[in-house]
Amino acid sequence: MKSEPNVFSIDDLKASKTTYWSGVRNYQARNFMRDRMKVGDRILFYHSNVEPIGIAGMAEVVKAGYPDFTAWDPKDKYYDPASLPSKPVWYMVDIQFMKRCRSVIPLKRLKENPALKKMGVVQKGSRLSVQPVAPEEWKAILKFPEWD
DNA sequence: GCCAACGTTGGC
DNA sequence: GCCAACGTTGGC
Repeated sequence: MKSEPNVFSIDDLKASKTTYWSGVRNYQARNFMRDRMKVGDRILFYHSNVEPIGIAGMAEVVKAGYPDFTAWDPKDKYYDPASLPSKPVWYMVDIQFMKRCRSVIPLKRLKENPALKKMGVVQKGSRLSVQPVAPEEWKAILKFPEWD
């Protein structure tokens, strides 16, 4: 899951322990949260846009997909009149802090790793803010010393 | 700050 | 249903 650290960082998650992943307004990302993510699933927390760009920590799903209520609030930045409580369009999950990397695993190093060639986040133009991680990719990422 | 890549919108 | 125009994302 990608986040801009100046908006919400791994340290913010560490401080709040849990959070709801609201504001996703992309159908593909929504589908992952609504249909694929289950309680206990682990998440890589990725810092985008701001140096250092890369994986900053790990979290886990503590509540599976449910309607993103921020879409119903006209004053919310992510308000979407097309989404109704009776017929929600957008979904989110709750995640809980697990681990912070000693230092961010830079995107550059992810790109250098042959096992991560196909990983979504290293592809050019990859903009999906919630995306799956293959088991082999997960294994390779856990080997980075930044987790120690 | 730039700009390529992408998703969405809306006219036809 | 097509596709150009537009807005956004996000690495550099």
